[in-house]
Amino acid sequence: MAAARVRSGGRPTLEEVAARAGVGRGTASRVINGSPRVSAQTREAVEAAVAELGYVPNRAARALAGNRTDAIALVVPESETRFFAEPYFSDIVRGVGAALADTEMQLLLTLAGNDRERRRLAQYLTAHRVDGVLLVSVHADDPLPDLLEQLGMPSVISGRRHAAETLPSVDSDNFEGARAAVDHLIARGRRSIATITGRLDVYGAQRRLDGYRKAVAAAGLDPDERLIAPADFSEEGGARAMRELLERRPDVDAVFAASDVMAAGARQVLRESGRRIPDDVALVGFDDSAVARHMDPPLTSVRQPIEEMGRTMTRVLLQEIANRSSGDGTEERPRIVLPTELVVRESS
Amino acid sequence: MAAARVRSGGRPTLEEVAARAGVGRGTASRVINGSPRVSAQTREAVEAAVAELGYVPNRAARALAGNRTDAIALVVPESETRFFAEPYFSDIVRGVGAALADTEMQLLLTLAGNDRERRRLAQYLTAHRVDGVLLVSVHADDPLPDLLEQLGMPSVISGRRHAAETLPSVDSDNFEGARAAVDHLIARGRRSIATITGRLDVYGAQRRLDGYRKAVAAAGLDPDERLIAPADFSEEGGARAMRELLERRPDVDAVFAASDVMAAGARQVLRESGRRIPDDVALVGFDDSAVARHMDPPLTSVRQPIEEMGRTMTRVLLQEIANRSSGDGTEERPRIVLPTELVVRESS
DNA sequence: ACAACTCTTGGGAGCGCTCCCAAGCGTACG
DNA sequence: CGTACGCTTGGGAGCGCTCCCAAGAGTTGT
Repeated sequence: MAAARVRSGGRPTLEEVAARAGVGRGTASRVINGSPRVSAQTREAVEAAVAELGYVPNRAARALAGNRTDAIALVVPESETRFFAEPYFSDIVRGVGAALADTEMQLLLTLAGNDRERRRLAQYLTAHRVDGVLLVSVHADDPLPDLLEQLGMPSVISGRRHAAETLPSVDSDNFEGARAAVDHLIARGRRSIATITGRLDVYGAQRRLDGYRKAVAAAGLDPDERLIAPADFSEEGGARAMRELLERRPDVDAVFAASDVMAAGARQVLRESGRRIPDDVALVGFDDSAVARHMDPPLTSVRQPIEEMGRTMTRVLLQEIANRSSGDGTEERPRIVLPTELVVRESS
Repeated sequence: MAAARVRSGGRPTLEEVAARAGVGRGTASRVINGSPRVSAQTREAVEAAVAELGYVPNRAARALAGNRTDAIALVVPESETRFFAEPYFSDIVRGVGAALADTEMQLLLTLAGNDRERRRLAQYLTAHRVDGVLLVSVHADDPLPDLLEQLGMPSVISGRRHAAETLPSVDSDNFEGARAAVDHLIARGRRSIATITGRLDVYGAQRRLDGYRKAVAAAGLDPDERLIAPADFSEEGGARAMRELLERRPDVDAVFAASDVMAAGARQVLRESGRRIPDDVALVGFDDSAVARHMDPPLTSVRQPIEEMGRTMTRVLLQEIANRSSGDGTEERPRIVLPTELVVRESS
């Protein structure tokens, strides 16, 4: 009746490890979870048993009993095809992966493009199927961040939605990056410096424009609004903006595009207008993507530390999760800004 | 004593749904899992309760009780930086995401670069923390696929390790793609057509070379081995190979590079040697990446249906998982080959 | 009218783990 | 020498769900 249940196949359980080590289940659990309240001798015995049996804890059981999942989600707005075109995504993932490498945390990838997927996502979160969320490339009007905040779900956002971002955030220094780019053009002797902006409802795009303005003003150049052409981060948008600029100010001698892709569009138009780069018009982009390296001429661009951002976001998130569970009420929301770097190539 | 336990906060459980619907836990479970053995009336009642309570099943509990995880892993060899540089990864992910959209399956992203991570990975699998695995960009000598096969873990591999791939696989038609590229060069009147290959221990690279050879032979051209330069998929390797080619056969009038990145390296060398593209030497790449579109001149390239591959891999995997659990012993290993497409631009 | 079936249904028995309480032991202190 | 505490330890009580068995209700056939 009370015969020991002998499990022949299958994965070993905590119970079996405990039996093998000659201790109780609770003690084995303590060792495996690194509790200090275990004698050295017992610890060794359990560790030996774990090694011999090749024990690996059952995640589902852990999650169920411990009311946590040991998993975080990376939420990617799939609709952002632009976003995907860059190595951005890969770099972020690499950074996240690196930061997670020493952890037991799993990385869940969630594409939230259409409404259908967003609904699923909301359910994930509602059901607490992850311990935290990394939000990447979120637009200002996205309801998700607020939803997460309401739910009290630890989250970190890449970039910001606006100046008063309430979520913990990790951003690159768009302002300084843009300023450095324009300063560089000024140092090269350019005087009529135009800019092609991204969608200005994206905070980063706004900041790049601010940086441009600041640099222009600081140099005492003419802050002609006709030198500012709004676009949408697309190649076609960049081309269109460049055409407008040439029409309004044919004397333009430098262009700072708020993305490499837009710069590529601008380059095309400049070429067609018979202008040489950089001889007639210097061109600088933003992102330092593959497009920049392979452009002809190679494009000077502002590099963002994407992988570093991924790593930092993850670290911040893990910290948030730890705070949350330890009931640490310190309500400081980290807002980290990472420096950018100007990579000078032949286009300027 | 037997007072109903009233749970005020927290997420609703199956038990609560059942109570609300006035049925038993088992019945509620049946409805939620779509069992047909429930009366229409009961089903409605339960569904109403689910809606009212906003019930979402607890994944961990499900996994624990059902001995499955409803999650699949996408295993990416992080060391493949080349791989990451392309939009390849993004496209695969998008395809996988699309195929998973109608499913309850979660996508786990696993970077398996160094040994440390591979060990973790082996543990994941050992502990059956996923229902299936998608392997992407695997080298011939990677031990992982065999390990998975031994463990009986449903898996699908992108590409193949060799001609006798044993795992279910989804590949693009490298052979036909290469042949089409070379045929196109021949149709353009080129006679001395060289090729720059990828690492030939990668099956796909070998197949592209085969396709090249086939096309050259079919056209009755001189199959001079000196027109074949091995490289390693890198830009620098492409440049080196191009130098060799020019040295051995200065009369070369076309080059088929087995990747866009290598083509970029070749282009550089061709330019430096004073040759014009395509006037003196036509150039064709493979992958149809961003590099191809932004090269000067824009590069003719062979497009692989990457997103489609991701979608197909996922479908195949889901099927494998279903077969496995239904005990369906049909041991046919799907091997799918998707067609490529030649995108003609100005370089040829 | 009764036996034999079929269709539904309820709920017990776990899944493997964490949490936590109480018990066992050893030691320091009055 | 007795009592109080601190450190370890064992194991019960769930976590929420699926599986499955047995019971109840309704049908059909003879």
